[in-house]
Amino acid sequence: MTDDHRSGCPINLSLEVFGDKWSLLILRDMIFGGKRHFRELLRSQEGISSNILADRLKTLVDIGMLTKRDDPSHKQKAIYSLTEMAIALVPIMAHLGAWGRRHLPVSEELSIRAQLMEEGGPPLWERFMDELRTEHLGAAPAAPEGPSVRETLQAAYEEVVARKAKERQIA
Amino acid sequence: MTDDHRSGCPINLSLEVFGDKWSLLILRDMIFGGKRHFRELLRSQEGISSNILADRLKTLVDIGMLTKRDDPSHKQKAIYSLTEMAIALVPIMAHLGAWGRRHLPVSEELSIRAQLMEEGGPPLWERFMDELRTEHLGAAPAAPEGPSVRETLQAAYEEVVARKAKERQIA
DNA sequence: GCAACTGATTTTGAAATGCAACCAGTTTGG
DNA sequence: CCAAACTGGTTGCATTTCAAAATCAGTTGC
Repeated sequence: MTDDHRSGCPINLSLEVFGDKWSLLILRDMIFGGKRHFRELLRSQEGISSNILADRLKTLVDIGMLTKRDDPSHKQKAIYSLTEMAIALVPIMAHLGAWGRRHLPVSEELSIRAQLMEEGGPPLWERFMDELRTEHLGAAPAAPEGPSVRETLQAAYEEVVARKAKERQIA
Repeated sequence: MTDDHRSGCPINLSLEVFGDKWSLLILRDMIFGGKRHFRELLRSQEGISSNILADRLKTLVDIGMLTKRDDPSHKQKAIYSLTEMAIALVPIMAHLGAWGRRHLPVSEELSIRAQLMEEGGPPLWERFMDELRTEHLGAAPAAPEGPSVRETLQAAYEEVVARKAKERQIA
């Protein structure tokens, strides 16, 4: 059932995993947004509906991209964690962001993260992946030099939002 | 109509372009298979059907990933060409292939290309992209040093196929 | 004990997909 | 010169998948 694939081509198999309009966005929100709970993920920019989210989360867990465990603080709350397989998507996300930023009508505030990821290049991606391993896999934290990559990206995002709000005020 | 997007996030916009199970496979066959005609693309590993292919080709042309022109040698033949936007996907293809090869049940013969792309790294990708620009955009050919990247990948693929055939014969 | 919150499921309709047959013009082989 | 094969598709229809809204039952805080 699960191994009923159209072909053994790596690109095809990758598409069978996230060749839809939502799976990668969920992973994006977990990676860049630090979201871990159903309700957090439900508040995506793009407005995913709850049935789709539930379905995709289940599929991603089945595939091995995510793990799910109970939140000790709430008997009905689940915490989703990235697996190494999902963390390994960071370079792909970075390239996708760079490509989209160059060729598609992106908005400034939502593409500042992509810009910083592009400028940071593989070294930044590696640092980010290490942080995600610490956060999601319980790996030993590397030497914490300054703010985390996610914090840096988030701060840049908020700065753009603030600047654009001020510009609107003046105009 | 065309600019009715869910959000201005570069990753989301990228998914709106090829967040389906076929678009990227068509581009894969054009990039790595050198396919330029409808009937060639119809013979994909995964068995795309003609209506889907026609629809995706039209969409990809509309988006600006492909251009279409008449084949002078045959009045009913159309030639599809990659645009720079599509050629710029080569690094993403390489990463996708590398990721799939590491985390999914790929077949050996269909992943040898991905392996070579991974080993070659960005320098090989750049050479490949230059070759594609020459082939599809009419760019001036760079100094042709030895066989093209696509030929090299194709030869490696055929070698694996031949080896596996021999192994089956012995076994 | 009640409102708000949890991760879903159900229902219903729309859209995408898959399959096979078909088409009209074009080229090719004998 | 004619039939067969080839060209890029189109059409109709059944099936599958996707998506939005409403709903749900258990949990928690107050």
